[in-house]
Amino acid sequence: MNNIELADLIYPSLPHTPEEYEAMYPARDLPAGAKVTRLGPSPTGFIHLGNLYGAFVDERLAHQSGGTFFLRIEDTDDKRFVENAVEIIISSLAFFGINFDEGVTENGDIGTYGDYTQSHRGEIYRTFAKRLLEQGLAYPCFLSEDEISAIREQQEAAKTSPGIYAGWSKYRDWDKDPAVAAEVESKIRAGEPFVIRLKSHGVPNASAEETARHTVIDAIRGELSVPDNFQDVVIIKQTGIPTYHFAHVVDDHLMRTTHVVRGEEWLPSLPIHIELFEDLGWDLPVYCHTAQLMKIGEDGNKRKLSKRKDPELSLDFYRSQGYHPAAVREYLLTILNSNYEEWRLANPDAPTDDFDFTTEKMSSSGALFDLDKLNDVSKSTLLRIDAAELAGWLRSWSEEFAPEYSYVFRDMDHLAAILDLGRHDARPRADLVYARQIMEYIGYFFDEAFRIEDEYPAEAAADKDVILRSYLESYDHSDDNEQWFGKIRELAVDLGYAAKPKDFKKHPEEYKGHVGHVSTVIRIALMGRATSPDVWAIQQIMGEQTVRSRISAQIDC
RNA sequence: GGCGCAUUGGUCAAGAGGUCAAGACGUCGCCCUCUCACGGCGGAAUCCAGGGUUCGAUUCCCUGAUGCGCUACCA
Repeated sequence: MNNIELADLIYPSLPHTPEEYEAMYPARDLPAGAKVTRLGPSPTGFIHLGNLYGAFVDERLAHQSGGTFFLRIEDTDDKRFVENAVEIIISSLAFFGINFDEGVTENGDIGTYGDYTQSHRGEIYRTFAKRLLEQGLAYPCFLSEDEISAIREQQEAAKTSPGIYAGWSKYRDWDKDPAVAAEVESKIRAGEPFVIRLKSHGVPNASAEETARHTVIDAIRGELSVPDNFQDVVIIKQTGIPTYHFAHVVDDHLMRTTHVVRGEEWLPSLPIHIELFEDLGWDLPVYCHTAQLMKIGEDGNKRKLSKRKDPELSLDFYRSQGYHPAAVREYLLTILNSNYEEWRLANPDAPTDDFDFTTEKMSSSGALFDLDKLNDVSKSTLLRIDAAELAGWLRSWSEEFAPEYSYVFRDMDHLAAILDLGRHDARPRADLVYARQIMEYIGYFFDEAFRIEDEYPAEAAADKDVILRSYLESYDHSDDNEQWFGKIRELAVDLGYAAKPKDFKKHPEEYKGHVGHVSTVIRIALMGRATSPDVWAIQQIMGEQTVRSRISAQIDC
């Protein structure tokens, strides 16, 4: 039995040849420099900030260059499949503005380079595995789990590299020993399970000097010196499904991906991929190995974002807290490209897509997620969103995540006016951060949420009723801001308070307090809080009736 | 254990063999001010360690430390 016969025995009938697949998926007709990128999530139904981070890189690279960005579902791990996962992935990404040109959608595949779901591509993988078998570049391996762990123990005892490679699986050189060849043949005919392994041409356990190396240019990290692979990695599992390594190489070649963006955890397996591309006679894509997003763990150390331990870093966290997608996008861009903030400062109103994103400006060390920074970015991002639009967005957020706030949305014009408070001043207020915070922040406008939260200031507490009563008497809703505050000042002076805080600071013994203490009494009666935006502006939005009733309610006698 | 990647203030970071080592967030103080926010000004705070190379190294090289990752028929 020779290689060809073995390959035929394993895969007797396949509908197409490798050459036919090459012809079916020809080089893409795209303008020069156009990049083709892809996102290949596993359908676990869970997508976190780190995934989004990578997805932005893919998206920007493709769309900035007039290329194509497609979605491929990498479901080669049958144990991890979650129902509806694909829908969740697509909708989560779409929510944050990540849209695909091609690949899997809710309504089937789009594009001519599919199928875009790996579990549907079995014949394709088998076709190329067969080619490798024919060329003696792969072999069927019948080692059982027990045998493999026995090998591992031996290797550990001998302090040599673990794994299956030259010298460890007798099936590797089946054709050198007629007995093994016969065994292989009969086992295949008997239908015994086996995997297909790459027959690596690398030299096992070579010294550093002897190890052949490949120079690869990583678009983020620059020149990489990659050692030769020598591991006979599994390319087709017992189930007939390919491993990530093989699926990556076959798919990204056939789908004509030009740039492979993936996490740095893939760096160690790059040698395998290089060998596979070489064996199949294909060109390497441009690799972009991104740094991992980290967070501070309970032990105070940096660690990679984890799906299990960091549910607050799942995209759902941001959605349920009500972070605006534009803010998350803006934040991610600031950590993705070190010159983004600078650009944003110079172009405060430009659409984010105008920014010239480059992989060279990406950091190769992992960044710590920084909620303070997100909040800061969010404030200025929200400032750029029209109040009516913001109100609508808040309503849909509330419907999905916080129906208890439905009272906020009874009058959308009223809400827009509230949100716009102080936003168009020469120095606009930046109070709004995320939906939950906004609900709390504007709560006092609504009787459902209004309550007295703060203490009346000690300096004026004794005069509270007097102040409120006189305020009510002199109140004229049609006063402008200046007239209104003039009256407060008058009232303060009449009662023995300084007209200006500075006067009080200079001669505290001469006054009970200053005008600020008096206005705080009014502020608390109206808003329940000692701090708020401009009282006059708030009153104009609240309406005279509410103003009068709230003040009256706070007069005890 | 082996291998890979990384290492500039609390965080994100720019940076070049000679710089007063940018900037942003946070923090502290002051100013503006009826409170808060905004804004302005200012402060504290950084080149992981040790060896080389060099007139000079945070920058180049080596070693180590630390962190992260990989070492699956997971991705």
